[in-house]
Amino acid sequence: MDAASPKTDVFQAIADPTRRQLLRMLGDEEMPVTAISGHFPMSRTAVSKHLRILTDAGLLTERKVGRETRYRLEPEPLLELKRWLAYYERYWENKLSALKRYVESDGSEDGFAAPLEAVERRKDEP
Amino acid sequence: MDAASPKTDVFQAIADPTRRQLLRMLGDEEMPVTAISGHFPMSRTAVSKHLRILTDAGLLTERKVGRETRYRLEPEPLLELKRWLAYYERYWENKLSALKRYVESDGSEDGFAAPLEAVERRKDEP
DNA sequence: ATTATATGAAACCTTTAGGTTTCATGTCAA
DNA sequence: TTGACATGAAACCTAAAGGTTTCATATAAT
Repeated sequence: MDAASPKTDVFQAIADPTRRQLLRMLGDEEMPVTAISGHFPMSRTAVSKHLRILTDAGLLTERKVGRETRYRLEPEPLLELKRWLAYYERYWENKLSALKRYVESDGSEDGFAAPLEAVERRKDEP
Repeated sequence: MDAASPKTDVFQAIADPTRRQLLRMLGDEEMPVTAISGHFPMSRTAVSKHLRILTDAGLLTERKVGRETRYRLEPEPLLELKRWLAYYERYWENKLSALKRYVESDGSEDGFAAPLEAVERRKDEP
C-alpha cells in the first residue's frame, strides 16, 4: 500500500505506544529490522509486524538494501492528524472562541461579563 | 477517573472513528445519551461504552441532570496529542530543517545544492 | 559449496475491543 | 402509586490486536 491509499488508518497506527516509539526512532535515519528490534522487549517478528502496520499507514517507507530492509519515517500522513486536531484549536485558542460557542449554543444569559468558568457548564436544568 | 490521571490513553481513545465522531458532536453542546445514540447505527449501550472510554481519557465530562446524563467535550487532553505532533513539525516545516537533518545524519555529500528529493533516501549501499 | 545472517510468512495463542441482549435502578409524569 | 423513560452494569459473543515459535528464502561471507 502506498501513502496515497493507506490500508491502515493513521489514528489506528499511532494508537500503539510501541509504534509511536518506532516513529521517533526512525525519524532521523533509516534502520534495518534487527537493529530496530534490539530496542524493544519483544521478538523481532513482533517488531516487524508493527513496522508493517506503520508502512501500510504510509508512515514509514521500506527500502531493500542487500539482505536487509531499512525503514524510515514518512511524516506526511501525520498531516491528517494535524488537520483533525486543528479543528479543536478553537476550544483552547482564546476566550473569544469560548464565548462564541457560548453565544451560539445558549444565547440567552447575561453575556459578555461572564468569566470563562461561567461559560463552561451552563445549561438549564429540566 | 479525572482528567489528571486518565485511565485511558488519549491516542487509544481517538483511534476509533465512532469516538472521533462523538467528540465532534459534543463540542458545542452537551447531550444526553439517548439523543447522542440516535446518530449512530449501533445500540445505545454500545454508544454508552464509547462515551465511558472518552470520559476515562478525560475527553468528555459527564453531568447528571435529572434522570439523564449529559456529556460534553473536554478538549484539554488533546493538547497532549498536539504536543506529540509538534515534535514532527520539523519534518514538514521547511526545507531548511530537512537539510539540517540531512547534514546531521549523513554529512558528507555535495551539500547545499541538493534538491529536497535528493535529501530524502540517501544512504550508502553495503 | 557451505554456512551464517536478515527477514517475512504462517500457524497458533491469549487478551482486548466492540457489539449485543437482558436486567436493575433511579427519576419523571399521570 | 403506577407506569414510562434514561441509563449503567452484567454476561456473553466474535473478531481483531499483539504476541510467540517455527519455517522458508534470499543474500553475504568463508
